[in-house]
Amino acid sequence: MLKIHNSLTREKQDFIPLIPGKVKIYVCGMTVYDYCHLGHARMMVVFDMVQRWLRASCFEVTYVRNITDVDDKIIKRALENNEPIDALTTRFIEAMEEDAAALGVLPPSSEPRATRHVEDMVAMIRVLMDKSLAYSASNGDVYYAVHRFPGYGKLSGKSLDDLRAGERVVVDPYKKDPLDFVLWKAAKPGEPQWPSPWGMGRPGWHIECSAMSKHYLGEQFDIHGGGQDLQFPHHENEIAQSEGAHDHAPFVNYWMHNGFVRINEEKMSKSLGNFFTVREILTRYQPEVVRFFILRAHYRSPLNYSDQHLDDAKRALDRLYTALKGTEAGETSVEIDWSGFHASRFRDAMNDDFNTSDAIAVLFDLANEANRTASQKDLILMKALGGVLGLLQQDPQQFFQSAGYAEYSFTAERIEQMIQQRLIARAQKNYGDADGIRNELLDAGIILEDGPQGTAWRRA
RNA sequence: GGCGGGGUGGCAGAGUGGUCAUGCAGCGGCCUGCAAAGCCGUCUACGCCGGUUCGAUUCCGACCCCCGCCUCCA
Repeated sequence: MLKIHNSLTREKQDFIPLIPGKVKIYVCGMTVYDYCHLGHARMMVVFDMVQRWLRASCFEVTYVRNITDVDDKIIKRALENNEPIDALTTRFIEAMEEDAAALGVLPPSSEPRATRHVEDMVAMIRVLMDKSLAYSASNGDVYYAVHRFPGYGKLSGKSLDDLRAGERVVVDPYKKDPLDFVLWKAAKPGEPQWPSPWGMGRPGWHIECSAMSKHYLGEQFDIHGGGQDLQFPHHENEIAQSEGAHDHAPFVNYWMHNGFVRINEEKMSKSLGNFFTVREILTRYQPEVVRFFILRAHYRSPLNYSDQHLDDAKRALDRLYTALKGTEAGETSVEIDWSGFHASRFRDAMNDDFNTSDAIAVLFDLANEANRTASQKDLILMKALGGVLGLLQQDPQQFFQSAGYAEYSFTAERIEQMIQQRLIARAQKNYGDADGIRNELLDAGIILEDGPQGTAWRRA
């Protein structure tokens, strides 16, 4: 039985889908005005792992991950770049798809863009107006009247009083209550705009997720995910919008929030400027190393980034691929027998709120056992279980001989030549020359391994 | 200030009321021309102080420290 830590109740709960055998998930994706950083990568990899595990558990999954392609920062960036908004967002959507694919993130069932669903948003705002949960101000903006929605704050554990006490922002004079948030912004010259009953304008940020989740998943669905920083106010506001507008509640049964990536004990974020983009990291590390690094920690824990930690992840992953080397596990894909010792441990770990850390430990146990007993069965299982996490699917040789997108100091051809030279030296028991070649390659980060089938090489 | 999450061995990172996490690194051995990989063995733990208990890193309380949210942010 799958258990999920629900941010709403702050406890692990048995997962019971609304419709037996089916799961509907909505995850807040990216605002596309810049490249993905490692924090976005974590969100994408974590929820990819979630959808993969649900599929492996025989659920029929509908997974929606939205794209925010209209927002203040996009408009600002387009202006700075002197670039049409559409060109900017298209460019970064393409970049995101590339990064996601590199990291082994499977495409969601749908990836709706906010700009394609403005009508849905307008319709929902209209319902909120009809129910007196929203009001239009004299400046043409439409706001959500937070105090009209009972239970506002239930997701983030805040009360309206607490929030008012902690105010530290300049209050928008058009709001009736400082905590009210904008549903619709009146058009400003030169900005993207759509028609609405309140005049030309564009949607506020929060309404897109309420409107699109309804469009694709209905008024109620199973899991809603996103980064921890979205819990408040974004997800809180989504609840207010959706449950306010809908005839049914709750809007979402299980809320999942992934932890942050940190640098030097500090949150990695665009506003702090301390972020690493995925593509930057991929020039130095293989994408699978990054994916492994992310999945090695539990999704709710903070994940501290440093090159040292990625090096560590690389060496750990080396161990698994080393076990896989020279076996036929590479070509086989099999049905997993979940009743076995290792497979059931793996399954229990994953069912315990997606404990990938524990699940990965099972892979290492399998590697150890296979190394000891030369058991092909263990390796086939290890690879199959790895596949459930989107890991270990490369050919081992390819894994060992590629090194991210970095420039190679030696080409594969050159390395093979040097290995041949060294073989000749060794055959003549000229170990001085042989070791010279080994060391020359070692300085370039290339490790030679003499085995019964000859000499293999890999990049460190 | 309010709310929330943490402090585990050299590093990373799970977990548990009383035998093992796991990985990397270290040390000793086997193997190897030498290495690498692998195998075997091995050393470093559960922030601090009390309490409950036959027994607590794990439960309870106080304290110290860190982080996040309360403003755009995955």
